[in-house]
Amino acid sequence: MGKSDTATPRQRYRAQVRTEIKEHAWKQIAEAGASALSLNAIAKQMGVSGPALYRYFAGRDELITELIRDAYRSLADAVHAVAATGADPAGIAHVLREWARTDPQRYFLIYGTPVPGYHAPEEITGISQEIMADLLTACAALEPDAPATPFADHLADHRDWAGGHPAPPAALHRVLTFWTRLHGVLSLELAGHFAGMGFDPARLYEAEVDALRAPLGRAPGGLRS
Amino acid sequence: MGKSDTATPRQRYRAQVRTEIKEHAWKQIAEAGASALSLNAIAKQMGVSGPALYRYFAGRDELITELIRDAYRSLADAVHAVAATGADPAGIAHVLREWARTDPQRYFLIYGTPVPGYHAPEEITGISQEIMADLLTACAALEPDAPATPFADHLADHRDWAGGHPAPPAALHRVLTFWTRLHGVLSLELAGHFAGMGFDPARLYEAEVDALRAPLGRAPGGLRS
DNA sequence: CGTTTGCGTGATACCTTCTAACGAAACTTT
DNA sequence: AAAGTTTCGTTAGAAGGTATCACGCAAACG
Repeated sequence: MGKSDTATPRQRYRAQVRTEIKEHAWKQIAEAGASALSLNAIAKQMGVSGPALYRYFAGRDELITELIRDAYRSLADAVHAVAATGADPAGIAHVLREWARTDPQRYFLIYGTPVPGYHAPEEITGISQEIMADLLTACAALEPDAPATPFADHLADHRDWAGGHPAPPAALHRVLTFWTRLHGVLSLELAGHFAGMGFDPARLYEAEVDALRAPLGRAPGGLRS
Repeated sequence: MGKSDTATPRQRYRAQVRTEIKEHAWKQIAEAGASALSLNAIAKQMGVSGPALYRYFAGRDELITELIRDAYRSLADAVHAVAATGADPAGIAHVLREWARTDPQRYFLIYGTPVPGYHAPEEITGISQEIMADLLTACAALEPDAPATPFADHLADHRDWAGGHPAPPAALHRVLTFWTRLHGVLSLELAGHFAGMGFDPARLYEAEVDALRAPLGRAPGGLRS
């Protein structure tokens, strides 16, 4: 299956060990977070000596970078799978929550506390734009002639990040709002900030998904003017 | 001034060294994040031996816990200072953003990636409720007779976290939305996820603050029914 | 079947947190 | 003021982490 047939035995072995290392890494991350990831512990679990892993990853940082890349890839695939069925933003939102709750630490690897000085490789920003493209398509289809908000006007002049996607400014605004609002609920929920509060986070998430169906500007019945 | 006069010299000295340690800790956190905080490095900067710090903090965890507590305290004070002037939620939102941008790592210490297994001490949940109380008062005053949303009905049965505050269910919903939406924009901005995108994060934040003025339910002009 | 390539090892250097034992300084009590 | 007690800072060391190095050996290749 795939290109593993054409590769040399050395390459096949190398790839297999690399994925095995990453599997153990994910297990550690899920249990104790990314900060507790230890090459030494992985080596011990695999029954090999510590320095052996340096044949496969230049160091802890490269391993984590690879894990981040895989996490982005997984999220992009999950989003694209549902977007390809013609799902609306609400459908994507539910897939996003499922994906995040499957492995909270994987979500935090992408959207969690950044390490000062770390810069994502070019490849990752590419995957990020894949996700944006699916979101833009879904949001543009939802309400083709939504009224342009003041912020949407600002976005009309700063739409480089959309990568040439033909979505109208209102859709750009909606995508960013989709992203920030759902991330707001999700990250606080996964971080346990709602823990002792009693209410059901799923309903708050649902309320925000519902709100995203409404037009984004100041609502007509709103306060002041 | 204060109680430092009544304390014994030993207690005064101890408190002074503790705050000095914490100042160096904040400097390190601001520069390299909480994960890079090193007791040894602090000791070196203070011109003192490593284990000396253990006279003042039981360990790295206790120091970080104390920093988290101070961060919460600082945020609660900032919010309360502006809330006491009768500011509306938008005013609090601006103070929140100022506070967060002053020291992003301090914000992430509170709302960033959680360490699995860590549980916040009782005192911190108390400070958290102080903030909630100010938010509830501001939101309840904004729109006293806002229509109750489905989620607000759910909150009416789960309002323990409000700590007996007399705010109506619609205000409870508004407070949670205030929290999650602003955190969504802020955390992504501070984490640098908007970095190469070109638009102005302040305007997105402002757009969300504006949206919080509108009623929370499905807007009348919304899609589907 | 020889050569080459690459893998895993132990030794080593340098970090980290944290404990233990000791000497000195400072505060308290007599 | 002198003696006693508490507390502080030190050095030494254990345990564990990242990462580099030289070495031996086995597997792949020609």
